[in-house]
Amino acid sequence: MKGASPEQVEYLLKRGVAEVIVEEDLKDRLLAGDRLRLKEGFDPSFPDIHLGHVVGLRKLRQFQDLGHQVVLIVGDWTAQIGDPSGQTVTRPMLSADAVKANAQTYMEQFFKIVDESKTEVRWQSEWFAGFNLADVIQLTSKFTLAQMLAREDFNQRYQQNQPISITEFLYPLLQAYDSVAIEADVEFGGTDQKFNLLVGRELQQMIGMKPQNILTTPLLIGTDGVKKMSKSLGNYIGVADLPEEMFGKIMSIPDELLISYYELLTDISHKELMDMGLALNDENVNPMQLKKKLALQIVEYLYDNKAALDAEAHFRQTVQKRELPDEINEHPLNTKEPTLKDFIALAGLAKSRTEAKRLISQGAVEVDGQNVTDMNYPLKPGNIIKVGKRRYVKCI
RNA sequence: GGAGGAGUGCCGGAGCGGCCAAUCGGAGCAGACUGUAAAUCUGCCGCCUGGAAGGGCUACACAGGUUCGAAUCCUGUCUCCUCCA
Repeated sequence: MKGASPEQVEYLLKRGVAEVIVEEDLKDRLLAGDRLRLKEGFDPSFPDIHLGHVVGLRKLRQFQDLGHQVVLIVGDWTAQIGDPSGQTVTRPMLSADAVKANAQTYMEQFFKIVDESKTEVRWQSEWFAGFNLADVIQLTSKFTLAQMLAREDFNQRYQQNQPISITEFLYPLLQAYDSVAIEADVEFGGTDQKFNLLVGRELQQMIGMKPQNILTTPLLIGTDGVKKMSKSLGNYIGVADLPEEMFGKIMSIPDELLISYYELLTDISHKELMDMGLALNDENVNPMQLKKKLALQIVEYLYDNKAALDAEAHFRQTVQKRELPDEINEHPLNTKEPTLKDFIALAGLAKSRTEAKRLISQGAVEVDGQNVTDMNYPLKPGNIIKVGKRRYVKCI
């Protein structure tokens, strides 16, 4: 395999990368043209991919485009333990069928970004199903408590007298063993995975294998502008989100996030990034325009050009001009004296009638474009009800 | 095995016999503003009824009990945590 050019390597190891360990080694191998096995794992308890994951997956794809091989590991065993990164709550064990279904969902999204033809899919159960107690003891005996406590979140919890389950220590060990099993050359992950990735290196070394390099990618901040993007925090933009939805969510990110989103999720050049930074400080430039461009690029990347343009048009119409969307959900009127408050609750625009009444009294409800505060406003078929900024339902 | 502590609304966390559907913060929703950004201000934020005032119901781990009256006291159960071994 032909080696990569110094420029390519520079881009590969710098753009959208938090840290590379060991940088010199990986650089040399890329230049030399070694075909590398790139390890990426996922936990089938959480099958949905969001833009935060996309950062790393794009990096994988860049490596693939130079000829390297991705090995995707389905973490069907570690899923049962639960990654201790962050606050862990004991997770229910998934049935084999659920794991399979989740893996399927995950991969559909995964291959929107990663090249399937250069990907090998492996299941942890291939090597862990045959593990017995002796193997477990052997594996665990290689590590010490001190090593585990080197990890920041373990240490923190330990200091604060918070419980750490023994199985949580197993999580990084199993993940590390994966690296041994598939003979990984480079493992990818977010910066919060650093410890786990390093354990992989150590284990490989102990076993006499060349230790993998690791490449961590920065954590993308979610739509709230504060915390890392995550499904459980509800601040995520999903790869499987519909184009309009995706477009809208991207438009709602705080301006401060623009540059980092461009840097981590698009290929625009370093120079353009710098220019954009300047533009954002210019009074005459409306950041909304830059955000629209971003939304267009991302939707196009995950869908296609047409979907992106349609999503933008949809955004302009419903959000910016506050016009009616092309498609409005319909809900049948109740036969007997349908009143506004009942209908709103029944049509699912409010969780309960009490909430429906609250919304009406707060002036959040319009019928055919007219603000209505009468709870018992009589509805007729064809009326279009708007609740809040842009939730519509048509009576039929 | 022993000692002690804790379980409150979506989350955190007050309350510790009536004034408690429950202080406060966060999240969320709505309104104003606006670039569906951020920030800010205002209102709401268990369910049912009512235009509202009001009324009713269900709720403070679970099950009982004491009391005119319990999230608050007692008993039992479950769960979690800490310390000693």
